[in-house]
Amino acid sequence: MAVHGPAMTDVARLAGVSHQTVSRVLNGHPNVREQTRLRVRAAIAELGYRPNGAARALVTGRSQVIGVVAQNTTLYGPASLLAALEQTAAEEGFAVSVGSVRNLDHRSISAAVERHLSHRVAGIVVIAPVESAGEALERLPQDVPLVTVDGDPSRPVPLVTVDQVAGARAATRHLLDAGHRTVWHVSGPFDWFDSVGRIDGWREALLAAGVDPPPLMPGDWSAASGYRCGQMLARMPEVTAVFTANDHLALGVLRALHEFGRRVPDDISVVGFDDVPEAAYFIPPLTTVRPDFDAVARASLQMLLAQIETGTGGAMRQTIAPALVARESVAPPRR
Amino acid sequence: MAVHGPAMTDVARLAGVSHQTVSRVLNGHPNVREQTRLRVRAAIAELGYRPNGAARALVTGRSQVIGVVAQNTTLYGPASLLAALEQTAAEEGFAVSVGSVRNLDHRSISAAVERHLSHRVAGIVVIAPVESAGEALERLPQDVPLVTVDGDPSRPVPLVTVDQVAGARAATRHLLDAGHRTVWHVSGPFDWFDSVGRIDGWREALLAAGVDPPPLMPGDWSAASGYRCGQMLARMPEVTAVFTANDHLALGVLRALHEFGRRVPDDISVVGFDDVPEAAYFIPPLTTVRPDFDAVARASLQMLLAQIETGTGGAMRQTIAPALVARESVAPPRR
DNA sequence: GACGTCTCTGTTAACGCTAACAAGAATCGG
DNA sequence: CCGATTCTTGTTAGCGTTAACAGAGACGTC
Repeated sequence: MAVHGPAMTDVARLAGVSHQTVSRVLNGHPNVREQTRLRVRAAIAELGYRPNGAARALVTGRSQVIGVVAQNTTLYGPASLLAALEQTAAEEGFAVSVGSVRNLDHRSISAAVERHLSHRVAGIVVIAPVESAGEALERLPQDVPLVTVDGDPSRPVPLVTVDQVAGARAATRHLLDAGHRTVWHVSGPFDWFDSVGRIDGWREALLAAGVDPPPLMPGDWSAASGYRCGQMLARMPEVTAVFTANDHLALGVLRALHEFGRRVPDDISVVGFDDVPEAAYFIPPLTTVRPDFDAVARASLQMLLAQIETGTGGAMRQTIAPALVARESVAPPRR
Repeated sequence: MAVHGPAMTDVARLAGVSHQTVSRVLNGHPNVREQTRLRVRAAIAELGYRPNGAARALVTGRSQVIGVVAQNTTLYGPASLLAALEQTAAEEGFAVSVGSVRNLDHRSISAAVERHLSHRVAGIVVIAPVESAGEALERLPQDVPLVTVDGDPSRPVPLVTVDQVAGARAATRHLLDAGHRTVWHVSGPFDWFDSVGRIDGWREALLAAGVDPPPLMPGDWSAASGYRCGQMLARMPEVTAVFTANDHLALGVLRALHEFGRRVPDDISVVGFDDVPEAAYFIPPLTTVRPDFDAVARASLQMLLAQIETGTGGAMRQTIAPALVARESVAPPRR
């Protein structure tokens, strides 16, 4: 096993040139005679030669690999992001190496980044939606291209983020516009920036409408916690509109309301966040906010490549606006 | 930017030894005096030295990276598998490089594998649940450690797979045991082995009970297709029990049944497959079959590492049994 | 026709590490 | 206390690639 494939010299010998000429053909160097180029290409094809990335990385000091640090790649958001990132990176000729971590604390993040650095990745994308991750990033070596996704807006690190505030504002406005007097909110965990942003947007929209925000119901992204909050909401007759921080929470809320005989949207309207593919098939189909994960992935990769090429650090920042997707879970209050 | 970190020689100089001794310390070679080992470790720590994976890969011919080829890492199954794989690999000191592909055809798979090979990955895990992927794998270079997950059982390739047949049989049996005369099935796409296995298991269980299988309703994993099938099922008064090939299909079916006023489980019982985290919060909570993704990941990695270490190819094979999770979507027929 | 200036190709030297060998110091049996 | 083993360390030679330089023709210009 492990019969090593042909190396550049083998190709060179077959094509009757020096290995350096082969290298030039491979890297698209201009000054190679067309005829030579073809001979080399033929030799490459004949031998099934594949350049050795390790050797290249060694001499150039950079591999064609981008490291991604993420927490829970099972959740819909992170998973979509990762997939989109991988697609985009592949188009640019980069491979993606995942370093998922159990916790987004300083130690875990640093360890994951270390692992990536020791493989000499060209750059790192950190999907770091929580507070504690921020600190970890500040202590990192300054000389590696790095982009944060959904990270801490208050830190001077290149950042691409979904506009949580705008999305939450749109969701809340949508409910207010339908005629609801106020909107309740089932939030995500407080140490997630996504949660905080969505809470802010919800609060802003209410205040802008002259409404005093009702108490927050804290959840943890899971349908289970949505269900628990839903049980409380169902028992409060004055509740007519709920905005949940994601679709899974909404699912839990829907189920609780259903159990208590409160109909959606007749008695209570519900809006989620994320637009998971199943949201259209909840009972009833869920009105929700759809972040554009592809756009986020594209933006972060672009930002990262810019850093890799220019060598500039810079604290760039880009925000992707999400879109409201109206379905049947919202209706005017029955008065 | 890209200020190259210290190399092994720098550590050696600081510790007053040769670079080879540093290498020995790093690789846990036994014959190093304790005192020397400590001096070297101190120097490593002081300089913040990080071994260069590219150099190591170049000289050993193998990197500490495992390549994973998968299709749609947004789906719950593949995403969970990927995450579990990454966790397990990290524990063994391996990084995971993802090469997701849009289609699982010969060209795409080969291209993804090529990319991994050119990075000299230590081994490759292919999550190749469809027919067309099988061919691609047979034409691959023989000298690379490779494991297939949920691949073609009829090909002589190392394979780890969830026991789809057993899972489907259990689901169907569960419905029959509850007293249903027969069980309908909403399947996944026919070119997925997962689908085929689940269809087989369903059919087997019915035949074993002396029941003639009713016509199959073909779906495509999505809630949307489940919804379409559900609309048909809802109109057929004789239908009292449905087994769907995954939970998303079940969600679509539930919604359709709900719209047609057919209650679950009073009028119709439903069983899904996958046990997505939200399944417990469907309306009603979904009885389903839970494959153990962690076990699959562990088994495949173990198999891969065995190949890497021994250099043996061999057509090993391992099957992971799924477990039925009973919830409220199943009840006896009202007769 | 001599002299710069391109264009194309080859030669040599790293990159940072491990493997193979060599050699000095320490230990041990008799 | 000597030769044989064992432990510990150092030296040297690559791994396969790119970068830097050098050289050989071809071409144009004065």
